[in-house]
Amino acid sequence: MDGAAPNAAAGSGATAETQPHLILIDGSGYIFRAFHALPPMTRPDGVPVNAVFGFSNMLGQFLTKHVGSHIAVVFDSSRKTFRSDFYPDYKAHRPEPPPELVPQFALIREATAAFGVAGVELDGFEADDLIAGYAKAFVETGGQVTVVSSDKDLMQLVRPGVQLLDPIKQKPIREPEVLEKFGVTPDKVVDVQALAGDSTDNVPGVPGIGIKTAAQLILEYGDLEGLLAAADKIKQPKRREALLANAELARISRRLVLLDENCPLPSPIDALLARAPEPTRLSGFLREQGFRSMLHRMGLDGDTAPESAPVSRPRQAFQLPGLQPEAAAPEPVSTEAAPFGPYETIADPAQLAGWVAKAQASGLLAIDTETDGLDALNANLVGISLAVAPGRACYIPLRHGPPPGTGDMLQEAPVAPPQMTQDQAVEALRPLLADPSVLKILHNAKFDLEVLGRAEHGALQLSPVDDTMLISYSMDAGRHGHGMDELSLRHLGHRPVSYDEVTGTGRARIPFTQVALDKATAYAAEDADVTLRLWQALRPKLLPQKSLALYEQVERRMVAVLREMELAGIKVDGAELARIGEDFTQRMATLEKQIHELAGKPFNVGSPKQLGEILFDEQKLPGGKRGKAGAWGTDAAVLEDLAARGHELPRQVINWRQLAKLKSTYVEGLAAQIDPRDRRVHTDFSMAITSTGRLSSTEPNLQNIPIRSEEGVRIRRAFVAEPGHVLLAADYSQIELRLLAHLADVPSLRDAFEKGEDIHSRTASDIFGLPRDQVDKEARRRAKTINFGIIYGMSAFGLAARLGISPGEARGIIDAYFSQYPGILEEMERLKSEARETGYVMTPFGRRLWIDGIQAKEQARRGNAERAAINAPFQGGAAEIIKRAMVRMPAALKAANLSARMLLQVHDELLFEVPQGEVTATAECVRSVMEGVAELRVPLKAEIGFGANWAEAH
DNA sequence: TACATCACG
DNA sequence: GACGTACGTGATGTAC
Repeated sequence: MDGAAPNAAAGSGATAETQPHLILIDGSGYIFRAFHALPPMTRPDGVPVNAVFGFSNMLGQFLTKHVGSHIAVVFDSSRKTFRSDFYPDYKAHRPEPPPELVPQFALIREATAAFGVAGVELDGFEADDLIAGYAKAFVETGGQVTVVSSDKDLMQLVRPGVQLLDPIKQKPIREPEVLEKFGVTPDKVVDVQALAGDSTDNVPGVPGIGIKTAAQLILEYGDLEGLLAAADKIKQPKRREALLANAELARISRRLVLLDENCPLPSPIDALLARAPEPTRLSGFLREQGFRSMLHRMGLDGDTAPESAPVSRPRQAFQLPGLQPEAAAPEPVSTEAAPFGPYETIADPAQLAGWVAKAQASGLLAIDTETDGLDALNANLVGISLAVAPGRACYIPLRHGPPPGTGDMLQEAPVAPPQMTQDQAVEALRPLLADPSVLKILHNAKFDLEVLGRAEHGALQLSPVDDTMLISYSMDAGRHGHGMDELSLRHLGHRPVSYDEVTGTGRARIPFTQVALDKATAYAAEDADVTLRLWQALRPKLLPQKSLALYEQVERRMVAVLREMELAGIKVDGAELARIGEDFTQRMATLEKQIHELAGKPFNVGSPKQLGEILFDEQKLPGGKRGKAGAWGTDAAVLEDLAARGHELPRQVINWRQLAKLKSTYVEGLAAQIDPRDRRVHTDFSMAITSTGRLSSTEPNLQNIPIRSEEGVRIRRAFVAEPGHVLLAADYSQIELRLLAHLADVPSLRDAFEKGEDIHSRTASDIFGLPRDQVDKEARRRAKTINFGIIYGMSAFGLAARLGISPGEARGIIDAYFSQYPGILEEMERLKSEARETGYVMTPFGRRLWIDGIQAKEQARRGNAERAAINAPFQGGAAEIIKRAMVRMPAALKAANLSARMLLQVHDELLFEVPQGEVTATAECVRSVMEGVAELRVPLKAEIGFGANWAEAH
């Protein structure tokens, strides 16, 4: 805080009074610093404000120290700039701003205005261009300019009358500083940058040339064109070749870095005149944000009404110089929350425009869609609800018809309620939904994105998006469900109107299109309201719960990936299914006849109850056990046991059941799911169902398509590639056992994986004390059973049952296993006690998996929970690994210029549809993504196959 | 709607 | 000494 006031520094004796002085603040730089320097802070209503706070503080501090005749904060406009027109990659790999920052952009513009400072931005131009434009114009009128920024791209502007001010070091940057940084005078900076490039902005430059070399060349040849003209005379062969080969790239680079000082100026210079902030406006703004300490510091808190301070969650102590975060305050004391309703019904575009403006201003928008079905690829859009703040929500009906029973039976035709057309709503919403400065919040975003993205619904695209279901799942998997109603009750203490309440149930149920608008609004708008409030309640918990990275990097990114997969679907040969079905039908009929003869009477083979009575009551076969309901158990293990004793009836029932299962579920069930438009089946992946972090798949479930039996393989063959394509399957090999070797750090298992040896043979050798080359099939089979059993928390009893040996023998094997691999025993115990003490276990990548029942008094229930606790990190860790591969896959394929589509995920397998000519390259790309996705103590391995159908691809 | 069964990893 | 006995899913048919 020395006296490096720009007016004194720039004006060489001149004062602010005598010479015009324009201060241009680089808004993005301020925002970025403020956001990253401060811990998360939220207003009492949950809106994040740490960047707003930091920005306001920095701007306020600046104004107290520096005086200029003119001042403006210059912002980047959200849209693309003219640079991407001639070089699409420019700044293309910039990550989206973090979701907590998104709603703050609008508030920061408000803050600027509240401080009485002009805010300047222009579509199609970067802040740097506007800064260049204003600087040039101002200098031409004889004024001085100070640009508050440390961005090196702005150094090209330094000249007599124009200087930069480093906002962190409070140090002016003039010609000597530029010379030090670039090795050339400011007027040559762009030529140096053209050669050196800039990886963060994707400015290519000339490969192999950095700033030092570039400066040397420019000093020698004057400028870029001079250098390129003389390039063939350069002595160093590498440098010469690089320059000759990349001359055009260098010219493009120069255009990219050269600021457009002739850009249009959105406000006249007079509009940038410095003026004192209007106290009521400033205090109003600060009070709205809850910035009490700042109000106080500025002496603006004289007669303020009591209000609550923002909730601050300082995580690590960090302060900007002269900038104090607000004191930590307790959770907002339940100031009476906004009521849930009444909500507004929107019938015309003018009304909607008001809501769009509100969302634009707040930067936050919760959205929910109402449809006439749960199948996102087929359901029709019935209405859209929006929420912009707690309690402020509306419903836009689009396809509501007359409610039932309206209209006169005799004459009057039933009348649909007033509503705007879908086109009107879609066009009003489209810019808002795409606006990168407005965060869209949804619950189960994948569904709404699929519905709104369909062409017949206007092909709406939403970005950026947060998903409250996934936020909840990231922290609380296994703890409870993640449906909106359940979360509302749990976190907001509010039971929303249920769907059944508005549509009725059973025979009396009416389609949502016929629900009267007042009821529909009460239901639909409330869902958007609840979604917004859930976001406010849950989103701030991600960081302290250490689940933020998982949510941001995995779950949030999975939405788009799964959406593409569901949309793609997989082709199923319906004619082949029909042939299989006929064959099964015939064979079942034959079997049924035999079974009835063996039973001595006809009965329903599909009825376990009737079968049990025949087997155990009538025929008195041994080994019958009754289940919960008192019925005889007749599952495959029981029947298999009887069959092994030579009984024919159970054998044939086993065969019949296999065919019945395949026929009903996979032949008929699947055929019914083929979409006639593309002859493909489109599953719905559920992202927040499992207790371990796995996906699940429904309608149809494409994660349990048969493969293990010969008959099953026939069904899998009906999953085919389009003509000219193949299916490519990539499986993680032994992923859970690799995680076991990693987590328990087992030297022998690590060694086996490292060397690519058969892991079960290694285990057999270790626990049975056999030399590696003397492990026979039976020993390997036993070792395999125990290896998998371990991951499932199996007991000696269970192992005995599986291996058909006595519990004593099984105990001996388990003892040998744990004495060979003591790290595994330790890890099992550690997981049980972690679950007991905390209620959860962690996956290797930081997902918290809650274990239900771990504290139960009933031994059986607790035993179940302990086994779940042992299994969860392995199953969950594997799920994490494949999800990470999936979120990386689309970009990797694109970068390799491959057009393969990812179709399915089956827990440790990814299935792709690949153009025939790209198979080898795709296999390599997929392998490298899958194997490179995590660094464990053992290597990851992906096994890849391909073929005309899914069976062949294995 | 509950249960049993069985398809997958 | 008894208890129960390998984790995680979803779809189907029967019986109530």
